[in-house]
Amino acid sequence: MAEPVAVAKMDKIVALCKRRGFIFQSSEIYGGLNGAWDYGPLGVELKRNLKDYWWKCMTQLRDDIVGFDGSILMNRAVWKASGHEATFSDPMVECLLTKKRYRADQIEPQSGTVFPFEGIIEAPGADAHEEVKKLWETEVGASVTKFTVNSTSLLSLFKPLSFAVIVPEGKGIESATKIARQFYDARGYKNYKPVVGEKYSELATTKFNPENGSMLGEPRVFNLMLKTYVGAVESEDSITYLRPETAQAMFVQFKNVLDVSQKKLPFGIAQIGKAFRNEINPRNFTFRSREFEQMELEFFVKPGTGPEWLDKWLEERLAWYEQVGIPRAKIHILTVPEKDRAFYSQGTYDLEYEFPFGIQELEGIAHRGNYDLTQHQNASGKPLEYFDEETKTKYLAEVVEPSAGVDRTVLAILCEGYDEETIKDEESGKEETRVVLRFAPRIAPIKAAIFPLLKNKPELVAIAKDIYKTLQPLLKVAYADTAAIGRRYRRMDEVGTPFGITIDFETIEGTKEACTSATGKPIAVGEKDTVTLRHRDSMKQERIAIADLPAYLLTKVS
RNA sequence: GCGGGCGUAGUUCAAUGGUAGAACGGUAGCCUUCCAAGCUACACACGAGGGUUCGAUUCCCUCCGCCCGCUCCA
Repeated sequence: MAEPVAVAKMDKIVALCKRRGFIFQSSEIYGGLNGAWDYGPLGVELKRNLKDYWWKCMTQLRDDIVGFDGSILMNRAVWKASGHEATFSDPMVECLLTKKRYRADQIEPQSGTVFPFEGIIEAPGADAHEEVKKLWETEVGASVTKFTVNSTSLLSLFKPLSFAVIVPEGKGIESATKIARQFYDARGYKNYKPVVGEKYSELATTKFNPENGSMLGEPRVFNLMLKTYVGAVESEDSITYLRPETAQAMFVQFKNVLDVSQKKLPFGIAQIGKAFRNEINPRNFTFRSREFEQMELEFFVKPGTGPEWLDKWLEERLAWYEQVGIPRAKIHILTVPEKDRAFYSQGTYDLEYEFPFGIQELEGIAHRGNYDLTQHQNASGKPLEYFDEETKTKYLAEVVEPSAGVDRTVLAILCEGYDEETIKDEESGKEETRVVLRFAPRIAPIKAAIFPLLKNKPELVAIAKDIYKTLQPLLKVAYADTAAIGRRYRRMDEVGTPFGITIDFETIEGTKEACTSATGKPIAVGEKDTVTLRHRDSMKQERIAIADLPAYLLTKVS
């Protein structure tokens, strides 16, 4: 899956993100925090542009969706009703032989005979730890407080290690010994033996792995929601959770939103916000984080129309990704099979992107039926039904939910945009690498950079600053006058700025050759007040009248 | 959570039981008429804590973080 080349690419992207201020590790000066990331000056612009565009597409360009911003903290009852409290904390058990982990509630009960074993590594004395410690200090000349071997306390190796195997009724100790041998061999135990006379029968036990009969470890609870306390006093009564998804507030407030927005079904509620999950294993840069941001739409439809809306939203969302620079060809549409779907789902599409570290989910589009409204109506005792004026009937709406990960999409955009080009200098023949982020202009953090060709020519600087000030209220622009012009172009390539605007001598002295401007208008010889417009992707340059810049740029970045 | 690998400027890499160098990058100045030019100066690192030692970036332990493979994933 993760080829060395892909790993190298990912490392470069991570380094670029830090170097140019897109993404930093959270709490970095304290050694970081697993699964949390900060967005720097450019990252926050990129992320904000992405969210703003989603928000605009949902709530401004459509008549059938309204916006919403729910709180992160909600009454604990919400999480009981939604099913999160019950299903978002899984007791897991580990097979002691294979180290594989299983959900404790999914272990198949089995019956048979249990053979306990005991193993020891020959103990050198009553207090082995002290002896080894003394030996170590004499031989190595360093003092130690505690020994570990692969995170196992050395001392524990001198304690008898218990193990047990279950075998079906009728099978003997031979098959149990086979498993036990594997167990003890893996741990370097030379001496182990069955506990004499201690075999016993078990009926429908879940303490052993059905696949191999090996004893399972103690169940451990994995809390996938982050627990917190509301109020200054920590008590059982004040427990709630940081929301693991933004969706629930929209379901819970369905009635209020409906009452105030004069909407009829089908209509949607859109929200962008943070969510929190205690991911067991955060990994792949920002991809799997414990704190992350979602863009969620709950689109409520008439009963029975969920499937067709599911397909409509699939198309809508694919088109949207194209508009932010992720081509359709790079998105894999996974029709989630029923056995893999969440229990409430009546149909789910996963939109997956080809990240360097593998094909991974960006967005899930789920037909949740009326599960959520049903749960909250029952739990709260408040009616959440919709009154259909046409048919004069009351019913619970079904919902189709396109739920996108903001951070994941930002990461996909960074991966998709990252490019390295080998450039050959025509004069010297030297080859060099150009790093460029080919962002779609509408989400680029900086839309255009304004450069005076030379900074020690006041007449160029004055015009450049003037253009900068003119454009600044209209769109995010940068001004740079340090270093040679080529270097300034490359710096801007590296952060994905689509346009460079250079004020040169032709700006004040008049154009030397007649040409066609970027807007298509002709530019005559001697025409003043034009500038060089340099394009990020092609590095091509053309001229454009200063007066045409605002309109031209706004068209290109909208 | 398990197994393996790793941790020295922003990046890539050195050196060392006596508190660290370079290149590129960055900042400032000079210079420069369109793609990382040149000159000068400056700033910036041993992930954290503990132990051994006269002295630790170096040896030992622990923790944290990153990468890879499992596992997990509403």
